Amino acid sequence: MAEDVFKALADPTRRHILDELVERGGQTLFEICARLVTKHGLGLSRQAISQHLAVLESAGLVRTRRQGRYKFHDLNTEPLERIATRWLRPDAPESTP
Amino acid sequence: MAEDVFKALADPTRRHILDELVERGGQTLFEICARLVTKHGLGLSRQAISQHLAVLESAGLVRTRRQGRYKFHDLNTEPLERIATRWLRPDAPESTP
DNA sequence: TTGATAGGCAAGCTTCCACTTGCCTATGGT
DNA sequence: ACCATAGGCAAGTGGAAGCTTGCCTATCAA
Repeated sequence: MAEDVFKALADPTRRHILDELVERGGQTLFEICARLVTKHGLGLSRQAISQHLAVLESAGLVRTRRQGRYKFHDLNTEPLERIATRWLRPDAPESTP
Repeated sequence: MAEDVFKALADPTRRHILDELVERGGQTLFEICARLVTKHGLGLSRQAISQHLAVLESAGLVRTRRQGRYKFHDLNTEPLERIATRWLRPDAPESTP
């Protein structure tokens, strides 16, 4: 849903996660936690990041794949490619609520 | 500044306001209120819309001009043109001014 | 001047969101 | 088997966001 994409992008922590995944795909939850601390100075709990990842995944911005006890996260830019052009083309046949 | 753009776009009512301003620029607050009711079925108070417009304006998405007792609102798409390309690859088929 | 229109300011309420805490399951190494 | 690692579930909390209500100012027409 495009609705969820906007809400997912509203939080600065989630945008930092996307920045991290764009720089290096296929990271686990613990890797993302560690990199958010060292590179962005964000000292959040593991659960907080996990919940943020759940929001990003349900918005379609993050794809996950399980492998053993690891869960790898990858960025999916496909939902991003439409949302910004919604108000940029006045003559586009837009009908999304 | 870009932080405020994401937060401004997070609310569905504000996105409907942008839809309205893209369709017809230079509307007053009362016009926007009326059109949100008749076209989108949103029954909100005048103050609610006014506060939404303030958020959009402080995010740079709406420009206002006073004329007598009227205050006209216009869309400014300039902040939108960068936010979506933030996580897109450099080879994305997007116009980069 | 009077009254109607267009808009603003501020307090209060309610719901939602981000975050934490504690406990749980599952996988893998030794 | 044991234990550390990787992750999930659920309840609880603080604060921000959205909306309303009431009152106020400013502009224009009669």
